[in-house]
Amino acid sequence: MADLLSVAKLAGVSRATAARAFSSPDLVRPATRERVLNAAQQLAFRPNKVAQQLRTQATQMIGVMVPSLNNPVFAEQLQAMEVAARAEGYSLIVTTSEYSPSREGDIVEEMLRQRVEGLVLTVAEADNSAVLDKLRLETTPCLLVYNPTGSSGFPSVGVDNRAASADATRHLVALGHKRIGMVAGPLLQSDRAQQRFEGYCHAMGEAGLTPRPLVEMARHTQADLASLTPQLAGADALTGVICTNDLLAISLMGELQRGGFRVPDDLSVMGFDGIALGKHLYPSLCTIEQPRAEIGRSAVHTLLAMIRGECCTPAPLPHALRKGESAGTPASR
Amino acid sequence: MADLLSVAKLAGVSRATAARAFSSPDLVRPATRERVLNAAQQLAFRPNKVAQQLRTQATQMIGVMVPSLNNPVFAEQLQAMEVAARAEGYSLIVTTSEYSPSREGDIVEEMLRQRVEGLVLTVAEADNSAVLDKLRLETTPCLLVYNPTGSSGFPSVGVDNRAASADATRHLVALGHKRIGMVAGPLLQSDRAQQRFEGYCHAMGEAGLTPRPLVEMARHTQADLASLTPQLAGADALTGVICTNDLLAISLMGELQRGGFRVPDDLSVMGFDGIALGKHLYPSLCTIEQPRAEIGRSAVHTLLAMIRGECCTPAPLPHALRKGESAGTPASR
DNA sequence: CGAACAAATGATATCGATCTCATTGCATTG
DNA sequence: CAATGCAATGAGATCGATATCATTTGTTCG
Repeated sequence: MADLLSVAKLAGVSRATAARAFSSPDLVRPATRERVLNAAQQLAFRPNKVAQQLRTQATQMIGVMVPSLNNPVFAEQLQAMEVAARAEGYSLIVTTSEYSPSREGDIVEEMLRQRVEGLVLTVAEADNSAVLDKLRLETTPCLLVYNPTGSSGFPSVGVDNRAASADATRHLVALGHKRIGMVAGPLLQSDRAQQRFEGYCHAMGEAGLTPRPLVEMARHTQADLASLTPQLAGADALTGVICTNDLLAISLMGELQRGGFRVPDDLSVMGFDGIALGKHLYPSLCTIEQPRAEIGRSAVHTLLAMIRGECCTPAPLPHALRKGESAGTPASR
Repeated sequence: MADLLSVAKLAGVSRATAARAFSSPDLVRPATRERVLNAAQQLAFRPNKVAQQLRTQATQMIGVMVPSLNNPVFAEQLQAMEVAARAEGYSLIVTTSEYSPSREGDIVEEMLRQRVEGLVLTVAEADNSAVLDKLRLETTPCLLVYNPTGSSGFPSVGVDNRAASADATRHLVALGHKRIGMVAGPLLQSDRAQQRFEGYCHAMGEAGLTPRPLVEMARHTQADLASLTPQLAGADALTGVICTNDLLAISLMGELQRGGFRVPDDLSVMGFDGIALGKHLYPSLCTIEQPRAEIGRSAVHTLLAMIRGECCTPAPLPHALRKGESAGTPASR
C-alpha cells in the first residue's frame, strides 16, 4: 500500500507538506493541496492509522468488556456504545469475559498493550475483582457499567439497583401480592444481585411482608422450574416472583406455562433489564427497564470526558417500571 | 509508560536483546533474560502493540460489521467470533451498519485505515453493494456472513437459505397446512429475503400449493398485526406463516395472542434464525436453526485462512429444523 | 593452543506517520 | 529598495518496537 512518502514524491513536495495536506489542509496552498490529493488518488493512498497512533500516542480506541453478548441487555448497550463512539471518532475493541476472572485479566492486559485510551467494563464483582485491583495502579481511565458505584473506586454508569428492585417489589405489592419471591442466576454474591435483593427486602419490610430467601438458578439466562416448584405449593405458595434479569423471567414464564401454571393468574412474573423483546411477548413482560441505550451512550461520553482529563462521577441513570401482562392481581385464595 | 529502551538500559543490554527476551526467549541466555524481565517488572513495562503492529505490518485485528446488535442472531454470532478470534490471538473491532450503505462505506474505510488484517461483513445486499465493489479492488481479505455466496464474488459463511426456507415450508405442509404465507421485514429485495422466498415458493409448488405474495412488515424486528389481518379472515385464510427472522415471529405471536388469536390453533407461526430465547417461550418457537455459534467460529477460521493466503470457499453450514409449539396441525375447517 | 564454528549480543535501519524548527517565498511598508 | 513579517515548505528527529547484519563471546576439536 502506498505511503505518504510516495505520495509526496509524486506530488513533488516533502512528506511534511503531504501530511499537512491531509491533517491541516489550511496550512498548504490550495494548488499544492490539490497536487497532493491528486497524487494520493492515483496511488490509492490510504492513511495508516497505526503509524498515526504511534506517532500521536492516541489510538482513538476504547476497550469494551462485557460478560456475554448472548444476553441482549449487553448487546443492546453495546449497540448504542458503538454508534456513540463512532460519532466521536473512536472505535471499539469488543471482548467477552463470560464472567471468568482469568479471562477478565487476560483481556484487560491485552487491551492495555493495545493502548486503548480507556476501558468500559462490566465485571462480575466490582468490590472484589483482581482486574480492578490491577487497574487501580494504571493510568488508563476505566469506567464500569451495570456494576454499582461501590467501594471499587471506579466511576460507574447504571441504574440504582436497590431502588429499582424496590420499585419492582412495590409494584407487586400494589397489585395485592403478599407472598413474593426473588429468583436469581448463579453469582448470588455478585454486587448487582446483592443490591437487588436488598431492594426487594427493603420494600417487603416497608409493606410489612416477610422477604423469602433468594432462589438460585443454575444458569444466568435460563430458569429451571424444578428449583422453584417447592415454593409454588402449599399455604404460603408464592403469588409473585421477581427475576434478576429478563431472560430468566422469560424462560421461567415459558416453563411455568408449559408446566400448567398460568401467568399471571397462578404466578405473576417480573423481570429486570427491559430488553426490547419483552414488550412483544404474550403475556408481555412486566419488568424494570434499564435505559440500555442511554447507559451505552453515557458510558462512552463519560469515558471520553475522563480521557480528556475531566474528573467526573456520573449520577445513576433513571430506571422505569414497565408494566406488562405478566404481572397481575393475585388470585383470591 | 516505560518502553523497551529504558528496560534495556536498566538491564544493561541493547534494546535488541531486550526485545528478544520477550519475543524469542530462547535466543538469549537465561541469565540475561532474567535481568531483562526483572527490569521490565520494575519499570512496569508493557509491550506496545501499536509499535509492534507498525513494525511487523501485522495488526492481528479483524474488522467486523453487522447490521445491528439488537438482533440476537448477530450478537450470538459475534459472541462466538470473539472467543474464536481471541483464541487465535486476534482482536475484534466491532461496528454496526444499521443497514445503511453510507455507514457501511465509512465503516469499512475506517477499518482499512486501521489496517485490519481482514473483514467479516454482513451487508444489506451482497449483489448490489457499493462497499463490496470497493473492496473488490482491495487486497484485504473479506468474508461475508449470512449473505449468500452469490455473484458478489466474495466467499460467504452461512446456511443455504433456499433449502432452509423450503424445509420450514415442508414442515408446515407435513403438519397438514395448505394455506401458508410468508412474512418479511423491509428490504424485500435483500438477497436473503429473496432466497428464503424462493425456497418457500419451491416447497409450496412441490406440494401442489399456491404460494402467496410476501407480506412486508415496516420494521425488521417487530411485526404489526394489521398488515397481516387481511390474510387471516375469509375462506382462504392462512393457517400458517413463516417469518423471515425470529424476532419478527416472536412479536407476531405476541400480537396474535393479544388480538385474540391462538397460536398454533388459529395460526401456526414459524421463525427463522434459531435465537436461543425461542426455545424457552411458550409456545416455544418453531424455527429454522442457523448454527450461529458455528457460523461465528467458522467465519473467524475461514478468514484467518484467507489471511494466511489459503484460498478457500466455505461450504454452506447445515441448518436444522427446530420443532416448537408455535407450529401445530391446522384446525379442521 | 589456536582455528573454526555456533551462540549471544549489539548497532542500525526501518515501519509510516507527525512534530519541531529552520528555511524559503512573497507581500507589505517605511 | 531594503527591511520586516507572515505564509508555505522542507529537513530531520521521533513514536516503540523488530529485522538484518555485524560483532563479540564461548565452545569444541584438531
